[in-house]
Amino acid sequence: MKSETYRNTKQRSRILEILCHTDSHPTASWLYDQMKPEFPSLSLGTVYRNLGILEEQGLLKKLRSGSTFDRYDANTYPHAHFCCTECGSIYDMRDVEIPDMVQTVNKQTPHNVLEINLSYMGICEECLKKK
Amino acid sequence: MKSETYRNTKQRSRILEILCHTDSHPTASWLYDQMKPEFPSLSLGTVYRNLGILEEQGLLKKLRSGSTFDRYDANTYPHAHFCCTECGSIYDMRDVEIPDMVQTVNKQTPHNVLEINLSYMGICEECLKKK
DNA sequence: ATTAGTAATCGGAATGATTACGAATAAAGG
DNA sequence: CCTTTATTCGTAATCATTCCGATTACTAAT
Repeated sequence: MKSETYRNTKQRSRILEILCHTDSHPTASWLYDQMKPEFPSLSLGTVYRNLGILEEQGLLKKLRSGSTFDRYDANTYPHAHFCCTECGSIYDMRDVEIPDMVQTVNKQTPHNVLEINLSYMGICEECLKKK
Repeated sequence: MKSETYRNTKQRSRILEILCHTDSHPTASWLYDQMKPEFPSLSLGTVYRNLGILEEQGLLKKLRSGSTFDRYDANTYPHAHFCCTECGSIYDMRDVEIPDMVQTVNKQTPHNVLEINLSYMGICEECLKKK
């Protein structure tokens, strides 16, 4: 059902560019707001569709843990996240080697583990300061 | 804003009872369907509200990784999950000690890690058989 | 047991994120 | 420059979840 050939559009490449230059794991509507000045006729649906296509192409990952809305991460190397339950911000973490975990876990289950979602939930440094 | 005193209602205690007697991590609407015969006037909003109250009371956990809808788990001991990307089923895993991880990670970050969400994504044993 | 106070219920309407639609547009190859 | 069709835009639809107001039913105090 998915098409075989992708075309390069200004909108899609800008979405990826923005995602590659931030570590804040944006939402679709944040991306929409960022791009609206440059693309006055931009549609929110376009942002969502392109995020889906970029995920199909393996250029980004969709993050759904934490909030009621999705966030997107162009850092596709498997890594853990810290999600602040106060302010909703997400930080990258690099202290655990996910690929090693996948191997280890696969030896222990009858299922086929392909990837691991690991998020630390808690209160971030900034929110701790405010208390 | 949340009330201090909770009352015992048939609906709420049955929700918890069902959750305690299954390991399938049900959704709100599955619980609704299960209970509808016994409570013909049951409202879906009642299920959602009670799931929220039970979570407030620490009697269950909301699982949001994996699907676009929430699932609920009355096993409140920290444990990992396996989420099948084919059929959507969720299995409990016990091979990693989450509490130990929380301690370890807290020494490595300036944030305050309170809990860990760990899910293995992949294809479950049943779906593997069908291929 | 009765009553008063107020959580909790039900039903339906509202919300918010995401997806689907159809007509118009614009990449990309010939 | 044409043709093809993936992509866009705008809007409507979808889906899970939350909110609302009127009614019901726990619970503690009388």
